Parts: sequence; structure tokens; C-alpha cells
Amino acid sequence: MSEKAEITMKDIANALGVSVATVSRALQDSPRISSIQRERIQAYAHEHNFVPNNVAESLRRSKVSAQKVIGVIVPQITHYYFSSILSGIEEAASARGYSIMVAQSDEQYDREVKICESFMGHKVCGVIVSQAKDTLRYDHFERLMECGMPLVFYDRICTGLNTSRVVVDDYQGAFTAVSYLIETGCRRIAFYGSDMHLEISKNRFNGYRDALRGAGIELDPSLQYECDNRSVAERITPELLSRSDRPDGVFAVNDDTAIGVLYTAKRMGICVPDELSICGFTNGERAVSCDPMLTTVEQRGGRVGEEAVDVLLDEVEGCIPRGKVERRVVKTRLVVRGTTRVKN
Amino acid sequence: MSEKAEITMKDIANALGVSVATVSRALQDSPRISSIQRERIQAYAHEHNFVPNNVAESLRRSKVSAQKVIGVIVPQITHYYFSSILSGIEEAASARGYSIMVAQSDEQYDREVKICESFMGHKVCGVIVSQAKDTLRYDHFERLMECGMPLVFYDRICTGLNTSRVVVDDYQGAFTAVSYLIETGCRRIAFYGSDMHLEISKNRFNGYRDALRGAGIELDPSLQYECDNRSVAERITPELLSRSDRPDGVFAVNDDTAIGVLYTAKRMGICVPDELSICGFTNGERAVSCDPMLTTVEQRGGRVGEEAVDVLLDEVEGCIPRGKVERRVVKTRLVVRGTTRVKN
DNA sequence: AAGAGTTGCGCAAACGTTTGCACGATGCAT
DNA sequence: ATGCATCGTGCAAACGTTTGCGCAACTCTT
Repeated sequence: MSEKAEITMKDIANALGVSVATVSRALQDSPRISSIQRERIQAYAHEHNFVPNNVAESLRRSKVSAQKVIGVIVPQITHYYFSSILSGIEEAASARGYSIMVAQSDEQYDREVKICESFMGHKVCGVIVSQAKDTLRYDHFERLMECGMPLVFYDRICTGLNTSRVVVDDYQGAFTAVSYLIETGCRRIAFYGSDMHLEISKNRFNGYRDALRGAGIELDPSLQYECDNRSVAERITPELLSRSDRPDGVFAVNDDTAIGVLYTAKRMGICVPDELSICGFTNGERAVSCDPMLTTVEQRGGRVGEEAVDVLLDEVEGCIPRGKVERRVVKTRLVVRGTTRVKN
Repeated sequence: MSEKAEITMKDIANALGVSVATVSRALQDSPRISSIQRERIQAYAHEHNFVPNNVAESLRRSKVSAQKVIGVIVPQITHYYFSSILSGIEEAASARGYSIMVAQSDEQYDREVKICESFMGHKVCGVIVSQAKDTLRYDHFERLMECGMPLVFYDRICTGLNTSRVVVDDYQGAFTAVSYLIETGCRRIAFYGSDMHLEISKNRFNGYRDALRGAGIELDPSLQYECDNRSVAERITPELLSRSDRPDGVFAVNDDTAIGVLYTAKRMGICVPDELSICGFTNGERAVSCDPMLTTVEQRGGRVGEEAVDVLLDEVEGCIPRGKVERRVVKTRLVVRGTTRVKN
């Protein structure tokens, strides 16, 4: 039943006794057509809710311009930061008349390669990507670039490639946060960061370091941990907090970790923030779900996504000379809540 | 620079002195080709990393089968439950060789209509959708169905349409949760739910009601609130908790609301769970971020997404007679944590 | 050795658009 | 009247595939 075959330009042309070319032109408001025909055709098309076949259009145009579809690679959709970026991408893309194809790499290099191939095959007009933790080679990205596919990295950029990118101001965010901890009385501040080969980790560490230096506080390597999630944080923190020279503040690379520290401290009877200030990075849902609520650096994923689309489409639509790399930095913002002391 | 034009079957054909037809057949392992040619062609293709043009393929096949792309409509990507469903969809789809196009309705009917049109134009093979809160008419969905487009609803199903759907066992989840509250000593249990015109809200209420009845506890309408988010919960809960006949348990329609109740209670000096048990619904990240951690009904978004893809593709690939509606229910699971008392 | 079947390949049409070009019909200036 | 733009329309090619059909060159079977 149903299967009421969808209507094509040919159907319209036959019904109205004109050629397909005329229908095509009428529907794109070409000047090379009489207004009388234009209206007649548009009316008929609308009435029979005709919707142009994008596939055919893309094929036809393929020599000059690609499909209005953006390929998006995200490591893990469920992570709040990524889903907020994805949301920003979707919004910006649809505002400019583009659709998005989404695939998750699940942090695996092989999947990333497969996804790139799929995107090539689907003739997306460009790709927005945050690379998998697993990814050390980038031949697949190079292959995309060789084919002239615009590429924009976000969050986890590919350091080996000279491409457009949009990141968050990790250094400034960390610097501001740690400076705030210092202003509110912290003197011994621990650092919980990811693997130092990731750019974001390095940058946040540098912000931390420089804030301390700026205040004349000496760096203590024994306060620096490689830890970027809650379970590890809950495992290693008890040792740290039972030291005689225990810290009076913690800056963590993300909210998850910060929450791990927070609850470990509470469990040990250490009062947050009076005895220990804690600051995270992300400002996701959980930052307001913990008790006390988390002071954290807002990472503004939505904005990151929007900027990425902007950069990409400027390149796609030729506003920007092809090959020029654009680097955008979105500003972070410190959100002060209950896990830090107040200025006196 | 770059722009190294991508390679097509024609290029391969020319290079190897065969026809495009032969190349096509060789690449799809057609039996109508000699193994010698097949290998020669496949080798050449692989070496020049040829990737078939999906757009052209789809166009060619359009009479018999559509593109291997699934359209997905989600109200809000950033909501944890939806992002977990989306993740499940992506995973299941890619496992079966399909890609997904994602768009968010942002809870608006108009956007939903636009998205449906876009999906039609892009010739997706089917659509998976959870409708916007705003959506009261469903002509746009009907139009899709008229064109023979398989349609699967998840979470917020369209009650006016007889289509395939996959939902969570809201009734059972609520029943189990409320029964548990009763077992652990609650006698006066409040209900915080969404607008009763939503199916999920009705079903969860029924589970709540029947659990009470089963225990011989009379329903008290003054304990039922229309409230499905934290800010409203924080506004209305103080009144409820200062009543002389205040409840000793709360069942909330989602974790956000439950957390609102939790913190309101704490602020009022009411001890959770000793004086007040609280149970949510979702089991997202925040459920383990609050203190005490939230007892809640796990909604298993990932599984919902997978099932939706399964149902859709069975229809697309013709395993299931077109037009047969399939209704799947994924089981929920009560996750007991710190906001409920323990059995004695 | 002749017919029948099989194998391996190419031709060409088709999918639904867009667009350069041509062509007839106007309008306008000579 | 003639020439020359201008306007509105149609023809047909092209985009990169897939696939029904035809055909030549084989391999058997008798």
C-alpha cells in the first residue's frame, strides 16, 4: 500500500506541459524564466509537496560543489562536553542550511579510518573532528586533505597536521582558576591532569604553573598527578590528603575528577571548601549536582561547535582561500560555586 | 595545490583498459567476472584508495533501494538520556553498515517539519524519531509514511499514529521503584511527574498508583505534582516538606527533579534517606554525582537506540513485511544507592 | 564437426538533477 | 522592411554508478 511514489521534476514537467529544464529553473528562481511560469510551477510543486532529490542534485553538481552535508567525528557522544559541542554544530549547520552526518570513533584509530572513508564516499562537503585518544598516525586525515576535503579539528587537535582548529582557551582558563584559588587563600595547590602528550593537558598545566609563579609560589612536583577521571581520583586521593603537608587546594582537569576528589575529601572528614578548595573544568550537568556545587571553568562546548562550523563553511563556501588555516580560541569563564572559599 | 581529484571507476577502467561495467562488477565480487580481472582491478583500486561514490550509487539504485543513511531526530542532544540513545543508534547503525544523519528539533514543531523535509530530500532509508513536546499535529510524519518511508518512534511516541516504536518499560520501572520504597518503610510517597498527556508520564504514574494499591496504601492526590525539572522542584518542594503530614518518600519522573528534591530537603535540614527517601528515573551521570548518590531507575538509553535501529533496518531490508508495526519494550532496572533506606 | 551451453566482457540506458547552448519569438531602433 | 538585442524555453550532456542484454570466444557433448 502507501508507496505513493514521490514526485519528481519530470512529473511536474509532464503535468504542466513544460520541459524539466524549465521546472528546474522555475524552482530556483532563475531570472531566465517568465514570472507566470514560475508561479504556476512553484504552486504545483508546493501543492504536491515536491521536495528536490538532493542525491541527484549533489551528483550533478559534484564537479563544482559537494553535498550540503558535514561529516562530524566525535570520540564519545555520551560525554557531556562532546554532546554539547555536537549540539552547537548541529544548530550552526542547520542555520546555514547544512545537515550533519555523525559518527563516533569510540576512541579507536581503526574506526576513525573507517569513518573517514565513509565520509569520502558520501561526498560530505567537509569534516569536523576531534581525534581519538588512540590515534597516533594521521594518514587518514592526510588522505582527506589530499582530496581537497576541508578539515576542522576541535578539542583534541592533531598536532602533526597544519589544519584549521577551534579549541578552548585552556591556558587562560587554568590560569584564571588557579589564580582565583590563590586569591582565596590557597597556597599548596595540587594538579590533576591527563597524559601530558595531549595538548589540552599541557596547556592547562602551563596555566596552573604560571599562576603559581605569578604569585611567587614554588612548584611542587609531588602535588602533580596524572589522573583524569573519578575512579582513579578516588583511588589516589586518600594518600594525598593524609600527608602531613597536604594541599589546601586542587585544580582538576575536568569535573569528573574534581568530583572524585570532593567526595574522597568528604569521606575523610575534610571540610570543602574550608580545609580544601576544589576547582574543575567543563561545567557540565554534574557540576551543579554535587554538594557543595562545583567551582569550575566553563568550557562552552556549544560555542566551540558553532565556531567549528563557521570555520568549515567559510572554507567550503570559498569565503576563505582554500588551504588557509584558521585557528580560533573560545574563551573560557570561571564559574564560582561552593567548592572554593570566598575572597575576604 | 592538493585537489588531487578523487579517483572514479572510469579512471580505473581507463588505466586498466577495461570497461566501467567490468570495474563495477569486479568491485562487488560479481560471479560474472574472471578471478584474474577481479584481482587486478581490486588491487589497483585499493592501491589508489578508491572509494565508491555513494551519491551516484544511491541515485542509480533509487528505484530499488535507498541510501544507507538513517535520519535521526532528537529533541535535545545535550540531554543525557537522548545522547545515550543517540550513541546506541550510531553504534548499531554503523555495525550494520549504515550512517546516520542527526538533527535536533529543539522541541519545536516547525523544526521537526523542516527536518522531515530535509530527510526526504536526502533520501534517507528511514527515520528514527522522538517527537518534540511542541508537536500536536503529525501531518509531517504522515507525509513520510505516505512516501513509504519506514518510521520508528522512541521515547516520546506519537500516539496518533500506528507506527513501530521502542520505549522503556515505564510502568514496570515505576512499579518496581515505588514497591521498593514501600518495602523499605515508606508509607506516604509523593509523585513528581510531567504533563499527563505524555505517555511516559501516564505510564509511570500508573506504576506508582498500582504499587501503592498493591500494598494497600491509599492514593493521596495532594501528593501528586506536575513537575519535571529541578528548578520547579526547588520552588514547590519546600511547601510540601513543611506540611505536618509531609511525605516520607518521593518518586520523581527523572533524576534532575529528584536532585532538586534532594537538595531542597537537605537545605531544610531533613535527613535523606532517614526522614525522606528519594528515587529518580534515568540514571545519568548526575545520579552518581550527588550526595548521597541517587537511587534511580536505569533507563538504558543505549539499548533503546539499538533496538530502534534493529526495528528500522528489519523493515528497510525487508526482513519484516512493510507496514507491520513492531513494538519493543526495553526493561528498566532499579539501581539502589544512597537516597533510599535499606531493607531491614 | 556441429550444435548447445558457459564464460567473460562491453554497450548503453537509467537514476533526477543542472546548465551551456541553440532557437524561435518578440521588441526596438534604424 | 531589415538588422539586432532580449527574452523564454527546450535539447541534450553530464555527474558516477548499476545492470539487462548482447555477443564473441571458449568448452563440452554428441
